[in-house]
Amino acid sequence: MKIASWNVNSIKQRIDHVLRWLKDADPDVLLLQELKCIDDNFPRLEIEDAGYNAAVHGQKAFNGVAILSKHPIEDVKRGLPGDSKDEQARYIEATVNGIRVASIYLPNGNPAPGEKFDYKLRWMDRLIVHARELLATERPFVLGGDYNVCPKDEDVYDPEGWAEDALCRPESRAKFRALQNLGLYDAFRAIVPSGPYYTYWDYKGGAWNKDHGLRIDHLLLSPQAADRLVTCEIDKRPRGWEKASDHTPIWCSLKAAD
DNA sequence: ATGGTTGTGTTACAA
Repeated sequence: MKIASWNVNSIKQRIDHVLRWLKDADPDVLLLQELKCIDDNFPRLEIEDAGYNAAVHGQKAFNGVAILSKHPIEDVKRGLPGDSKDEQARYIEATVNGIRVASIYLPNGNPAPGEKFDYKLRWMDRLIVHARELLATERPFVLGGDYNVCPKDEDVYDPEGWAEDALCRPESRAKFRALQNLGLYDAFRAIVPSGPYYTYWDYKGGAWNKDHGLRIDHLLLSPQAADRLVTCEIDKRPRGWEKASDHTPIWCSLKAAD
């Protein structure tokens, strides 16, 4: 079971890349972020023609998340619990093949400090509460997406330059650790324990060509999912394609349950 | 080069 995540920065602009990558990488599940469209404008037919079902939680112009799956998508929940007034489309969760999966677009939080940073930290608190509830089920699950958190200095090309940014600030890293400390496993670091590996390169300043990147897209696994982890990779190729998203896909594979 | 890019949806804001 291959589960992937990709912030596509507008599904309308990136549909050809998504179809190309689905064909090439053949994941069972692809978690998408930053659709930047309402549900009605999601390119459902193209996705279905490629052999995937889709559960979408869209929003006009910004945010938007989706779960694509070759297998049936069951028990879909849209929105992160914990704040009925939060209308930003940043979370969708469903069951696929007996595994609970979530597509997460965590708030960027810049400029920090400020209102947006406060929203990010509150959103992370809600995610921690919800992850605790999911862990209590003792079932396999994968929380994948653009966390907008760079966990350690080794995950950013210029730690000093980024120290004050919302993606790298100690408050963001502390919340991310608190999430992991509940007992979640960073699939990538379970396979590749250290070293600089990135999932995002800014459009500005030729960051891609200079390899000025950050590791901010993550697949966090419950213990029951981690038991089944076989491998995890960042596929850098799509970042080099013409008219690329600023993020590239990350994927893991889980073996069948014992 | 006192900046840089991309996207949405109007010409400002988010990332």
